[in-house]
Parts: sequence; structure tokens; C-alpha cells
Amino acid sequence: MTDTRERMMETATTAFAERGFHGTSLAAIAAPLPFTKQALLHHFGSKEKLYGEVLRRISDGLMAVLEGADDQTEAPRIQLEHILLALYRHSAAQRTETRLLMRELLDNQRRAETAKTWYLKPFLEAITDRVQAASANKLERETALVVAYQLLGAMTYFVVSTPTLTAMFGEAMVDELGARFEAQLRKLLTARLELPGG
Amino acid sequence: MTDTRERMMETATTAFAERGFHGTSLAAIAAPLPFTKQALLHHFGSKEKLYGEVLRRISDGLMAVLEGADDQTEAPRIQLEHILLALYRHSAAQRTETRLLMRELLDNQRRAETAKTWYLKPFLEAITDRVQAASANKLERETALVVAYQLLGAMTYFVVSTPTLTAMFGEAMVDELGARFEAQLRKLLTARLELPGG
DNA sequence: AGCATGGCTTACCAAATGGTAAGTTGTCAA
DNA sequence: TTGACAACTTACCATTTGGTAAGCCATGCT
Repeated sequence: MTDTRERMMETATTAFAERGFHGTSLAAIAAPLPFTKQALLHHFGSKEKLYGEVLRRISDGLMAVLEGADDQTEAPRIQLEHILLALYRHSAAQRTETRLLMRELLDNQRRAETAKTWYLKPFLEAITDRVQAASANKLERETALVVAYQLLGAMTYFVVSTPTLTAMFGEAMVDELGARFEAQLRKLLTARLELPGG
Repeated sequence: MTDTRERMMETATTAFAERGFHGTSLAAIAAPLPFTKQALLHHFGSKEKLYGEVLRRISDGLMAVLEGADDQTEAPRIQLEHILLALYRHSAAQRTETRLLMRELLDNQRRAETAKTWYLKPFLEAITDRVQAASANKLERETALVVAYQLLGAMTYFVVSTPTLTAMFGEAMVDELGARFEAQLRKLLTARLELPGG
């Protein structure tokens, strides 16, 4: 079955998310699976490549959400709002992935040296496009990227914090906070797009 | 000279901040210093303890800022605002430490098992006190903690993003963004403290 | 039947890692 | 002068790490 790869990727994702790239050994990833460490190497070639695949898969997931939420009949501004909310909900549902993403943000600069491709780039580019299209006064591309970055950052941080909050207050309360967060996201977006300088 | 320890801690801080706990070896910390790996072990006992000391030192620094910005003559609300801004500026000035802090936030759950003491607790407690005191309707302690957490998170994320933004736009632009961020922080605070449910 | 190929395992391995043990050297007090 | 102690160092070491090499075995094509 080819879903072996899929299972490996899933296990690897949670492992990397919990302990980070360096904190996770191939053996540790293989442990819960009915395969040996070498099976991983057989399928992915190296730890670095496995990690890359995991990242690419996350990126693909985000792209799918982005495209799924895209309703061309709406104004770009509304489109962006829908996309953002969809992304937020997706991130919240996929906490593990989001956590891994945040780790990657921290390691990024260092690891970019060794890894050739920056797997999250396509996603970042895509969302930058939308921000640019939605901005009232046509932001420069760089500024749009920063805005995208800020929006994603706000989302990511909140989602990553969620487990801690849940442990303290239970799910109901956190859901409530999440709902509020959506409203704040929308406000943030509006405010951000209307700023002159970026 | 006893500042040997100090130098070791500094090097360790940047190393841990850049590569994380697992990604940093004792040898790597010792490399830029005129000491061997064993000198580190001599002074700190173990890698874990060295890391703990680094964390404690960061926590102490934050506490100092917190107390330094404390003007008892002001209303609690204004006090908190001053403290927050001071913390933000401190975090921005000490990017490396802040980056390490964010890493710790991610590893936290995992590493808490092995490490006995949670070195950032005193700081978190202190700032929770201020939030509670400043809230209009006397938030429960738990809610106050969440608010503190959110405020710190917002700060931390932005500061951590800074190097990336600087690389793209130069320092002037980022300073501009930082200034705006301060204003936003103040707004966030106000909004947050006036919310009924927390 | 023969044989290639994919999916996997067992056997290894060199390098790196955190840590222990046992010095060595300098300083300072009795 | 002696002795204790702090601040290191050199020697080791067991374990873990990512990775290689080579083989086993089922499937399926020729």
C-alpha cells in the first residue's frame, strides 16, 4: 500500500511539531510505526528530505484552503477576508501543522542554508497576491508581503497558544475566544489595508 | 575572572536562540570561547542546567524591566500600559533573548517534564498581577493570565519577525512599523481590559 | 522460468553528543 | 610549607545519530 508514505508523513509531522527538527530522530519517528528507521530513509532519502516533504505537504494544504475559499465573483477585498477566515479555521483545526510552521519560522534563516527550496514560498506568494489585489491603494509587493506576514503571524501565534489555553479553561471557553479572534482578524485586516504607508 | 560565566551565558544564549536546545551542542557553545566543552560542564553541571540558567537570566531581565517601569503613583491601568511598552522595547532591543523565549514557548510542554523548575514563572506571575490589578472589573486570576499571555504573544511574535522584515526593507522601515506597533499594543490593551468575559 | 523492481529488513559504521574521571595549575589561607 | 579549593584540561566512554551496503521477498512483466 502506498499509504505507508502517508502514515510516515503524519507521524513525522507530529514528531517534528512536538520536538522540532533537531529534537526528532528518525528512530523516534519510526518507533510508533510498524517499520524501521531505514524504511523512512528508503522512502524519503534523508531526514532533511522527509522534513521537506512534510513542509511541502503543509504548504499544499494551505494552498488548497486558499483556493477553496476563493470566490471570483466577490470583490478582492471580500475574497481576502474569506480566505483569511478559512485559513484561520484550517490552522485551528490543524494545530500540529501550525505549530510546526511556527518552528520553521524560527529555524528558517539557519536551515535555509542547507535546504535548497523554501517550501512555503508558493503559499506566501499566493497570499501576497491577494493582499495586493485587495488593498485600496495598490500596495507595493514588498509591503503586501509584510502585511501578509503580519496577518499570518497573528493567526499562527493564537493557534499555537490554544492548547495551553484549553488546558486552563476547557474547550468551550477557547472556542469562544476563537470566535472573538475571528472578528478581531477582520478588524485587523480592514485597518491594515487602509493604512497609507503600509 | 568570574565574568567567564557571563561570557559563557551570553554565547549560550545566542546559540540556543539560533538553533534551539536540541540543535545546540555544548561543543558548539564552547567553540567561539577560549574554553573547552568541559569548562561549561564544570560551571553549570549539565546542558540542561546551563539552559535553565540562561532562561532564568532572561526572566530576571524581564523582571527588572517590569519593576523599573513601575510608577506606583499612577493608576494601575496606566502602570500596565507603561510596563507593556517598556517590555516591548526591551524585547525589541534583546531580539535574541526574545527569539529564545518563543522557542521555549513551543518546547515548554515537552521540556517541562525533564526540567524541574519553570524559570519564567515568576515573570509570568508578576505580569499577571498587574493585569489583574489594572482590569476594570477585576478579572479572575486565570483570565488575567490569559490576557497577559496574549499580550506577550503579540509582542514576541512581532519582535521575532523583525529580522526578516529588516532584511527586506531596512531598519528605517522596520522602526516605523515598530512605532505603529506600540500604538496598536496600547489599543489592544484597552480593548482587552474592557471585554466582559475576558 | 527468469528476472527486474519496489518495499522493506538486518548489519554495520563513522561521527557527534552529553557526561565522567582524573589530573594540572594557580591562588590563598593557616 | 602545606593543604584546600577553584578553575580549568586531557582522556575517555557509552549512546545516539543519520546514513550506507547488501540482502530478502513478493509481485509482475517477458
